[in-house]
Formats: sequence, C-alpha cells, structure tokens
Amino acid sequence: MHSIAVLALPGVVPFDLATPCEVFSHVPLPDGSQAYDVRVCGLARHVKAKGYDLRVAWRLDQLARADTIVVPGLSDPLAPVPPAVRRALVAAAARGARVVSICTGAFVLAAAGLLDGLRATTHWLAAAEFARRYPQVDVDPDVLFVDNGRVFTSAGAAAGLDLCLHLVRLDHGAAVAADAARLSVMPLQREGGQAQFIVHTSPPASPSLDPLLAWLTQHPARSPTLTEMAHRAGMSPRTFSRRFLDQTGETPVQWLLGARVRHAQRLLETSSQSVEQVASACGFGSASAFRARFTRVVGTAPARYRRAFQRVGQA
DNA sequence: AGCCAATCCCGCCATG
DNA sequence: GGCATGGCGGGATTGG
Repeated sequence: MHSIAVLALPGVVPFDLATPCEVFSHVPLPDGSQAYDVRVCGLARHVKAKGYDLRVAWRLDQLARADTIVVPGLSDPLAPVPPAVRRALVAAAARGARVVSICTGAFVLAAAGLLDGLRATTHWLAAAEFARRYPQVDVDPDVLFVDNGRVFTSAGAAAGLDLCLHLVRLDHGAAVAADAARLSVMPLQREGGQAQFIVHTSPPASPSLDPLLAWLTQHPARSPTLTEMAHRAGMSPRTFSRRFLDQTGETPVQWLLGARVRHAQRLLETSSQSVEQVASACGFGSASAFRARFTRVVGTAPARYRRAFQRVGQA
C-alpha cells in the first residue's frame, strides 16, 4: 500500500493538516481496499497547532519510509525549519519520495532547497515574501497547484484538496479520483480547471485532450457530436472515447452535460437572463430539455435554484 | 407519459 | 505475448 507521511510541525494549520488526512484516508479501490496508509508525524509527541494542540502517533523517521510526504502550511511560515526536518526532507527527496506542500508549507520545502530552480506556488498573501526569501524559486501565485513530477506545491488551503485529488488521479486513474472527489463533495476539476494548475512533467507523448476541453468550456453553446470532438482532438471516435474516459473519469457526453449545467448554474447565479435564454446560452436545444437535465443533475429546477441562490446571496 | 429517430457507449475483435 | 488502435454491432440514452 502507498504510504503517506503528513508532517505536523509546531504551528501547523489544522485545516491544511486535515485535508490530506481526510482525502487520502478515504480512497476506496475497485476491490474495496483502501489505497493509502496515512500517518501524521511530528518532531515530538505533542504538537502545538493553531487553535489547539495535537498528539501525533508517529515520529520523523516516517519520512524515511513514506512514498509521499505532505507538508501542510504553518501559521508562521517564516519560523525557522529545524535542521533535522530539512535533512529528513532532503534525504527523502533524494531517494525518490514524492514531496508535497499545501499553502505555506512551500516555505518548508524551499528552506530544504527542494524547490530550487523549480516553479512553485503558495498562499497568495505570502507569495511576495516567498519570492523575496527564495529568489531561486519561480513562484506563481495565480494557480491552484504546480506539478513538477516529484515535487508538488499548492496554493491556499482549499487548493490542497485539488492537489490531493490530482495525486489520486495520477496514482489510480480518473475513475478512482472521481469517487474520492464525490466523497469529499468536491469537483474533480474545477470550472475552467486546466488553466488553474500547471503540470511541468514531461509532456504526454500522445495528443492531449486539454485543448479540446478548453475549447469546449469556452464555447458552451456549441453542441458538437462525439465524432466532431474526436476529429478536433485528432483521434478516431473510438480512441477518443476511451482516452476521454481515462483522463476525465466521465464519458464525453456526460462531461459535456456536466459542463453545461455548471455554466448554467453560474448564469442563473450571476445574470438576469430568463431560463429560456440560459438554456440556449448553454447549448440546450429547448428550455424543456434544459429544465429536465438541470433538475436531474442539481436536484432543483432552474428557476427555484435561482431564487434559492439569490436569497442566500442577500443573507 | 410515451414514441421515434439519432446518437452514444462499450464489449468484442482484427490489425499493426 | 503485450499493447494501443479503431471498426462494428446492438443495447442504452438523449432530444424532440
């Protein structure tokens, strides 16, 4: 089983600590077993966290055996990193372990020199200070996370969730990741997702679906057939269907419908267009088809959804 | 609700 | 043999 060590240093942000623990602890594989063994480790048994204290079960030696090491954010990112922690992180990276930071955890990775010459991200409020302290790191505060192959960094707290799900997808495929995302009630890819994270691993040898997905999200009213989409992606329809399922966890038409409904939700929330106008703006041929589809996916009819959302918005 | 035509999806299998 | 591709057929889904 893939082992994950989550590093709880003094001043750890509980939210960032909880994110990898929760996500990786609930990844059921098709055979019913759990995909990951998660262990929280610290320098000492007692760890002072932001807001409350923790008692952790494991020590720093876990970093020597874990396949993946996650470093959550610290409430004081400028706090000096103990030499023992730096050494353990360097050794782990040297033996090929995957190293991941959430939020200001990037400061710890940078202090260990693991981000030198790489692109990285951190919480946007800390990005300027980060750039000042570590000019050898190329920091980009405008993405959810950065994938450097063995080293991963994510922006503010919620982006840690995106990154954890990204790792599940790398390890076990989009279908398992989609299940994990559903357990977290979290979209596997956020709206407009491709531009929000950066992957710096070697480019895929085969043609990618990313340009097509970007084009589809930019033209929500188009209704391309599967054959058209396949042609646009440069593959045969049969191969396109397979690759699409592998990469997104959904079939092409399922994904397209989901994207349309998400777009419709946003229009209902932010515009005053009629339901009929929203329907056609989202590529539905008729308002009745739109209403039926929307209701099935969201659980609420479009007009009711808008009223409910506007009440929440005023509160 | 139900009908129909179009389209999609996915197992199967031949091919390279 | 393993592997990805892509054509085919028919049961499932979708849209009108």
